[in-house]
Amino acid sequence: MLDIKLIRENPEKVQELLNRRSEEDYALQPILELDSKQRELETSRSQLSARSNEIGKSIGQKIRSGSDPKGAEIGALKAEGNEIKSKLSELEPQEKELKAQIDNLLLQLPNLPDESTPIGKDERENVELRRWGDEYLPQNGKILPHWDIGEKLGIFEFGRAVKVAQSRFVSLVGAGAALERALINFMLDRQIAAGYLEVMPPILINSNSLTGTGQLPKFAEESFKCQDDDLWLIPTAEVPVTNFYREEILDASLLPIYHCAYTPCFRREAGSYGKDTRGLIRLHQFNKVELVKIVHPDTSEAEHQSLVQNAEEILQALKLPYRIIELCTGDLGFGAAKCYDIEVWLPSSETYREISSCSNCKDFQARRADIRFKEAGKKGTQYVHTLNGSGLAVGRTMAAILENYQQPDGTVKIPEALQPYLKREIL
RNA sequence: GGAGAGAUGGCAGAGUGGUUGAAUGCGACGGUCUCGAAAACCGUUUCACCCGCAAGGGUGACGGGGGUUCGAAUCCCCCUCUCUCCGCCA
Repeated sequence: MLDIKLIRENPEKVQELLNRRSEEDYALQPILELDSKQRELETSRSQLSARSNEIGKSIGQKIRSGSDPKGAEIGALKAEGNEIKSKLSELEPQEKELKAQIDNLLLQLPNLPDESTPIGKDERENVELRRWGDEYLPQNGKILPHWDIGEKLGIFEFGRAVKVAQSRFVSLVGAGAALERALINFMLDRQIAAGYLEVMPPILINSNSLTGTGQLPKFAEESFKCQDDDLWLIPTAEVPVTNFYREEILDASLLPIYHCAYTPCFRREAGSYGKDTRGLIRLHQFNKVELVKIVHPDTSEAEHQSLVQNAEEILQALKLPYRIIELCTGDLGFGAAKCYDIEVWLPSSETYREISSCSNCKDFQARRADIRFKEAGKKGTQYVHTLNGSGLAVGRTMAAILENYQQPDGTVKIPEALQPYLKREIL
């Protein structure tokens, strides 16, 4: 959520930054108008309350000092009190309504892109920052897509998963399941060693949590909802883990907080019909190891860089070629101010595909979720900065291994670093 | 699912209609003392919003929402959550 004070005091700047995202009309004017009405009401309302408090106090004093509670003097005060009460009963609902409207509008606004985020319309204007692992690019000509090799090896089951669920679900079988498990453990161990505290959060979460990280109210159709409860399947562990600290005031000495979490993730993938219909790339359910950081605002830039590194290290350990993309303003996610994607090489389609997305949300989620910190000796509180990134998407990592480690005879080598986890060298 | 109990400041824990933003204790912070520390003593110690250049002033908040009243932490209603017992269950 954007700071209403910032919008109030600097509407042109806010407008300009929002416009960098897209040509959508972010109409700040209605917010400003509602805001000034609300403040007007608040001023008159609080003046009335002040008088009402005075009356209450003075009635109390008079009664205690012997005035007749049924007498004329107290009667007059009561009458005035009643008059104020009736005025307040008109003002209060109006003010409440205004606040709700303002809140509604604010919740719809995306984060401001960071000044350093490259300006661009869509993913075509993302900026490639660097590549890693060219020396590991597979050399042999014909590489089967991972779904074909997986099917040959008998490690996936698509048809039966569709039968028991729906399209865009998969079951891993035998070595496939073991490989998935091995990858999860491998990733977690690495991130724990890098200083992240592991969490296994709830996978069903309430609406407040989704609002806190920005998936609601705008993107309700992207998550699965349980009809009879205010509970949703998590689209990413970012949501429960960041919301761990919702409505808390943390002691500054606790920062930075680093968490990693393995969870399944559930996405409706509405609007992606016909895209990536085969394989492990785009599923309604997939596994992910997520990294979440809650940090002091002064350090969030550096924390962002190291977050990306932590995700990269997994690919480096697995010797999978990748590149780092800096998203342009037009491709930036709703809550992000700045975002780096890591894209892994998929030789069967000769493309780099997103395997991690590392965002700095700055204070945007912190405002929505009300996550603050207090520095000893300093008056008041400040909002933390929140960051998150995949470390990594497990299914896509498996796809990358199946393709990049494919051998001419149709077998797949297991990356060395993973062998101790899977306890075999070849699939 | 059935029956009961409860939700107060960082924590513990008073408060059942009138200067109660809230006693008391602990903790934390500052000071005195000390070579230093402990102890003791003194003091401080919530957050948000609004008005104001400022000094300052005001409002709101005792799980959440409504109601009664001139006045609610205190009374009434609804909701949420927690705990205990029974049932069920991985």
